[in-house]
Amino acid sequence: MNSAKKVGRPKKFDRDAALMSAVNVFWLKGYDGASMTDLTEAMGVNPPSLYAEFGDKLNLYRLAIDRYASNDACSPLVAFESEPDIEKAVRAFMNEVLVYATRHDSGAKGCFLSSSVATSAGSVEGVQELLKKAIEATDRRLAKRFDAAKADGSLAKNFPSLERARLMFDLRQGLVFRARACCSIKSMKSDVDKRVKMILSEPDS
Amino acid sequence: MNSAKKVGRPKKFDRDAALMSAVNVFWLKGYDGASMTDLTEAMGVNPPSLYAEFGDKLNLYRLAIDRYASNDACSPLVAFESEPDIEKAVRAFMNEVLVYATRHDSGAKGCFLSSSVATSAGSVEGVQELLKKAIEATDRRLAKRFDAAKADGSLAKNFPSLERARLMFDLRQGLVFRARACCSIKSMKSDVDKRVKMILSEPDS
DNA sequence: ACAATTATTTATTGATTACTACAAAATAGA
DNA sequence: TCTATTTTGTAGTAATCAATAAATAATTGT
Repeated sequence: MNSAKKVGRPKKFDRDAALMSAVNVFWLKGYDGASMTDLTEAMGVNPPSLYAEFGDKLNLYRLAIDRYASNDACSPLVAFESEPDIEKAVRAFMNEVLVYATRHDSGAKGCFLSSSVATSAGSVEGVQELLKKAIEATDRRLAKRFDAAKADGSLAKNFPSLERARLMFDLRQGLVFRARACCSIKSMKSDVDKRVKMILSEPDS
Repeated sequence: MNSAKKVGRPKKFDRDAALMSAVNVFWLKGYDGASMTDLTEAMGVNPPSLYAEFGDKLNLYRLAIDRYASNDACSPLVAFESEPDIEKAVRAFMNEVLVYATRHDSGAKGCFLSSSVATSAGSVEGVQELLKKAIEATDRRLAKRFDAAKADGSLAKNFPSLERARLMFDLRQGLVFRARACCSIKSMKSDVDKRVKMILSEPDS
């Protein structure tokens, strides 16, 4: 049983909430920029408890990435999946990306995966594989929504779901990047309409 | 005079070459990940000389960004500008992005600006402005090539140069991101054809 | 040749880093 | 109440960090 009371002094912190706090710290400061002091303070866990529960810093980072990636509440994705009309769904996705990229609660901008994780992919061991899996999972998740639209007749039978899913994802990266540099949200918004049409355009021949 | 001989012991290092070495170190390790020891060793400059010439670490980082951004030899851009046929030019750009993103000499992948610099934009002072300027400069540079194609009749008069320039740039970001995660170059290449056509497609009405 | 100037080299600074020993505190079962 | 077990809080560890002090070496101008 999971809820069975265990012998010994009970833990003071909630594992999942602490991990989410770690995500925020890494998000805001990056892997190298986040010190164990930053982490212990934000998580409300003293160093010895942290090491006992999550291992060393690198392991905590990997667990934080997993925690973030397995969280299917990423707002642009949710917006895309929950809107029945496919055109409105794509538009909702793009708009939500802008909001997500420019106004994030923790102060961090963009996407955890595409900013700090992408940067550390080359230097921090094991991160690259986690990142690749997260990208592929997102591609598939986007494609699935297109497939559903094909099934109900909203999209042509020969609509290339996966290709357009990748397109959508890549466009998203560009917006996130621009948001990081504080490009005006207005200039980005002006492109949304045309990009939605591109994503949904009929495949040639 | 710039070449006038100065009094005192001559410098052992070439300022520009040393800065370029600094770029490579920051590129590979990020701002926080790069230690002064890493930098002094790669640059071939002892700490006191480095501080005298470039100031502290943060100032060196800003100078490195400037050095990188003002280098107009970025291969995808050059490929795009030097190919006379506009369709081939766009294709050359995309292909070069893939090469640039997946095989970089220093071991770093992607683009210095879009990886390490973008990550530090939120936390390292003054970086955000430099990044924004670099993005806008690139947008304009891409748009200029489209304008030239409009002038010689290769593109329609109402072709939205700046909008498509931003599109091209954003698609680039997606590819760079995927390359960081070591997505297969093959899967990325398969999309290039269709994306070239999208970038050059006639604007509707 | 000699002073003035500038850069180099070596060695080191205090601060911060990731990480841990140790003992007190809090639980469960007897 | 007593023992066994687990976590907590305090106070550290050695190593590394960014940045510097002081002495030496190499150049120019006179």
